[in-house]
Amino acid sequence: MTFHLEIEKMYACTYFCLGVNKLASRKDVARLAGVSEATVSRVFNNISPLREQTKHKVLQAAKELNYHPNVIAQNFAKGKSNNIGVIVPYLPKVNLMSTHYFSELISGIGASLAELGYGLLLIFQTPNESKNYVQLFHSQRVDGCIILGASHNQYELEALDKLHQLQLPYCLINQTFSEQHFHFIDADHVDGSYQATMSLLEKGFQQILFLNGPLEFSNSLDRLKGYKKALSQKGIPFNEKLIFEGNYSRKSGYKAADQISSLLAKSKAIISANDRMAIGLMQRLNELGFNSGKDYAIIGYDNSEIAKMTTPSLSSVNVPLYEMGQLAAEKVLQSIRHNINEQIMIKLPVSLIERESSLHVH
Amino acid sequence: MTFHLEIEKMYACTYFCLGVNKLASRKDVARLAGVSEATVSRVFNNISPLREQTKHKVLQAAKELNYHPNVIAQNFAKGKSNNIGVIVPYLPKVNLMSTHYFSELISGIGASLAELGYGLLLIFQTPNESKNYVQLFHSQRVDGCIILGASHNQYELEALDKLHQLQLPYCLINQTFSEQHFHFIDADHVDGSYQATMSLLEKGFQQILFLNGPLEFSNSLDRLKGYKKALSQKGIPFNEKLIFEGNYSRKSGYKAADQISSLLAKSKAIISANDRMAIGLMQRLNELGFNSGKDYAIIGYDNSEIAKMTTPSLSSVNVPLYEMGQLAAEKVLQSIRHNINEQIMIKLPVSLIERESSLHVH
DNA sequence: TTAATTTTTGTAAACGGTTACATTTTTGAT
DNA sequence: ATCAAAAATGTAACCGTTTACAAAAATTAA
Repeated sequence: MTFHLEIEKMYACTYFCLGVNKLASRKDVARLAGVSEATVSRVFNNISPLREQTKHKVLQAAKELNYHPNVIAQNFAKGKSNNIGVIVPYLPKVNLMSTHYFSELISGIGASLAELGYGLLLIFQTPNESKNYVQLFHSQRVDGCIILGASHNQYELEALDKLHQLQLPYCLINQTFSEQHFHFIDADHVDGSYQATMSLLEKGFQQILFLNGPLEFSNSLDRLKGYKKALSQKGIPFNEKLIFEGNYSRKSGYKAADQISSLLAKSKAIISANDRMAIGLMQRLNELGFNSGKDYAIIGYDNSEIAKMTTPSLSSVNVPLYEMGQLAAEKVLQSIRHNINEQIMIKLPVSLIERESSLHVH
Repeated sequence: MTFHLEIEKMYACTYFCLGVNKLASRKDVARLAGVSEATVSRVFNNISPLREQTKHKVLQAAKELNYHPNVIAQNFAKGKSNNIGVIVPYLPKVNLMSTHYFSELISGIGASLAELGYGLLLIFQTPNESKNYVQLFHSQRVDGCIILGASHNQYELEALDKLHQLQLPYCLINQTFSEQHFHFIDADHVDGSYQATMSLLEKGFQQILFLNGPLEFSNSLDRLKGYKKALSQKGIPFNEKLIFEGNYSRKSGYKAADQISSLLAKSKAIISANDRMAIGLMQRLNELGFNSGKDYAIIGYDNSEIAKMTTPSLSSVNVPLYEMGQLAAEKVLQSIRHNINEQIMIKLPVSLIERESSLHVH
């Protein structure tokens, strides 16, 4: 008994001394524990029939050798990478990623993945370049993927179409290709801008200026739809001249201000398709002598951190980005684990958060 | 010849028809191309001596079978995961550090990794929990790692120490453990707050209020050091009573305002250890009747996006986060690829960006 | 005690590449 | 034409798991 223990220790020591750079493998554990390699495997995978004694022996040996199963080998044997790819658009030095938007989404995705032991492989993709999502799967780099910030162009469409044809587990976030049938999680942006518009209309504003984003994003189209819906519901005719387009950057809002300011005499309410443009707009309007929350009402979109930080604070439409990320991950994992392929097509509700910028005007 | 081609096509077709779910392996390509498996490997790895003709045959076959090397198998054979782990602190629903901060760093890291074909595995870590970075390596999940937002506690120290002892390739960003010798990339925060303080002193302000972050972050200590350095250089005695502490959140800045406002009669200049606290502070002070950029000067830190978005715009110390991320990744990859282990210990320069909040006061 | 079960453990074949070494083919010099 | 050297290709061991199947051990029932 004592002797046996001594041998074990000697073995462990020898091993440690000789193989400084080499990690202990399952084989070593098996030898030290005096069982077969399969048994070690069983212990670590908790596969049913196992004598308590054997289990203990193995775990003891594993501990002594500081053994950790080699994840690569495991994945290889199982033919799964155990990773989910998250594709984010990337342009060097232009920070698409830096918005509130991506951080929230990725946190949500990360939370769901971690729960089920999946890794999150962050993949930066240069926009407007030929894409090949399928290859990610073929090379088994990922078992599924989540695509953020897809835009509506030919390359994207083709790449997505292949992905879909082959029934690979994927999900888009925040981009709907209306004519297609891709899997997506989105927020109800029609309703978001409907709520914003309605809230202003009900405060008595008759003409509402709308600074939208580029129409290549389905989001922008949705927001326009909501805006129109509210108008028509109140019996107010749609006026093309009240619509402006930026590119979701602060600067584009700043630039739009000059045009917009000339209409502020008549229209004292503005909706912006995101917070950053709203802020640029407010800054320039301020320079031109118009004070938000006083001379005009304004509502942003996204409810990003900055909305609370402006003076006056900015009313905004809250989008449940974190939850969208979570949900996307859950859905993708579901279709991987249960090997099903049902259509993912979800729109989460949004809500208007009113702050000073739209509350006390007139 | 023609016959041979036909057979190839039949084979490809048969393969395709029978093995819908099965991907082509190297073996299949070898068979179709009529060469050995090793040769296929050579073609794909571009290993030197190869007849052009053979190469072509193989590539042709690969194309026909839509073959892509299995990355997991490759990694397994090489004993490398080909991934770098990026560890970010994570608390559900609480945004620990500004998103700006992480996005910039991660973009920088991603750019460097992508260049050398490494994957970025994003790993969320609950703070104040026992950590085991070494296991990431033992299980071969990553070949190296970069740790963001480490804090100065027992668990962290122990985990980092093991990592360092075993000479595993890692790098900390933005946290220096002065008494240790860990690998790190940081920005020169002593100089950053020195610059900020100096700029205010030279404008004639005598008493400068300082809203710092928690001292468990080396950053905060550094900033205090820079502040003191500037004072002593100007022969002004350090006054404990001018120092306040927040936790880097907007709210903590907001809260600090009440205390700070009572000193604003005498001291008309404030330095905040980050932009968010500066903004909270400005908001509350504004409510109390003090206007930044007019009644008092204020300088933030980080030069985040928001600094440009406030009114008046916020002076701030710019930190080259993107470059820090890039550099950290480069250094870690270097030590992996060349199997060296030299000390990483770099501080990048920062610079004060002056805006309205500190320019035209008195 | 023995046979039939059931439980536990061992054996060995995949998984899809890499790579050292052996072998064959080509090339060039004589 | 012959042979040596160089270039191209083939052979087979190995990486560390999983897992179907076989075998052994323990348990139960007769």
